[in-house]
Amino acid sequence: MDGTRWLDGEEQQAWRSYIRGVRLLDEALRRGLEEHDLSHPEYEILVRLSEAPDRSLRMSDLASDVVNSRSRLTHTVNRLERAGWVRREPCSQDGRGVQCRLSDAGFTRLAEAAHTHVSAVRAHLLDPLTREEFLALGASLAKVGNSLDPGGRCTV
Amino acid sequence: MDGTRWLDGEEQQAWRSYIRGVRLLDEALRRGLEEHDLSHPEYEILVRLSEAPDRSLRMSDLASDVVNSRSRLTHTVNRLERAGWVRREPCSQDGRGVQCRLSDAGFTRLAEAAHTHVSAVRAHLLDPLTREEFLALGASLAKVGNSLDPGGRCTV
DNA sequence: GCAAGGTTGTTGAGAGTTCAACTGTCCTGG
DNA sequence: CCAGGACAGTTGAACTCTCAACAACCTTGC
Repeated sequence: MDGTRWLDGEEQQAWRSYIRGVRLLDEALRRGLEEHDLSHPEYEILVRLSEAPDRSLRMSDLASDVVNSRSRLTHTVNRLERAGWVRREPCSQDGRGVQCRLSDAGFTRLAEAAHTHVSAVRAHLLDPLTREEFLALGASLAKVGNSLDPGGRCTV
Repeated sequence: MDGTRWLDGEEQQAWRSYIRGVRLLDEALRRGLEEHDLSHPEYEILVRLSEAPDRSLRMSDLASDVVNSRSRLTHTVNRLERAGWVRREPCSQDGRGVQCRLSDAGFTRLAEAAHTHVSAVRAHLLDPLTREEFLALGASLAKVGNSLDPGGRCTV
């Protein structure tokens, strides 16, 4: 008895298209950002910080926002701090905590990178699809994400 | 004048759901495969080989099948060969070429891993969606992939 | 034939990621 | 008030990926 339910032909094809599309898109966006000396994870961190009050977030809040492990975030923030885009500050509320703050230089860098990045997202993801298709894509992946991490507090 | 067309609210939300969903799914599948000592890229390579005539493919064909750079494929195949799942053979047609062949041990390993992997794909991606949603997701990402790499020969 | 240029695959260094172990701080029950 | 456990963040080693440089081979045009 083989209890595994395999994918039928259409499902198989859809799954492979998914893998391929995601991989190619990721690659394209990576290339777009590297002109600005940013990786995609780094870029997302800067975005989240730029939207936060005071442009500053606790490390673990930041980690869960961008779905990173805390370890990975530490390493990435080290690089961003070395580059001067970000500063670490002690957290007044909690002696264990660390606030990560976007520097002015980081904000400027982000603003520069955002133009090319958004254009790339549009060109490679939005333009090939109708608006409805794109919104449906987002809605489906939202379901997937929520089923994997209902509270949105997962740090991977 | 700012020529960049930014994303509107709904688009923004869809884009973030996309990133989050993809990241969480990837993570979940990675954890599923690691019980079998395989990474997702390694698994895909074994799948492609298992479907090829003679369970054997040229390195560059394999690279484009799984959307890997040739360099990356070389490194990954090194690991697979070290583990004994795969063997390299000279290519009779082309002195530059290398055939990569799935070993019996590799086939067995793949068969074991496939059960848990397919179950994980089903549980995390298919089950949260209706069949229509899932097929639409595949179709959309197929468009995205084809627009980025029309011929399907891209090796990244 | 054979030189020039393209293709195939590998290499090694550097950048990025993961995991487990660790430090230091907070919280709770007795 | 303090012991035990939970939580926040960091570290370093092992591993993976990227990029540029390279060696080997094929192909084309003369």
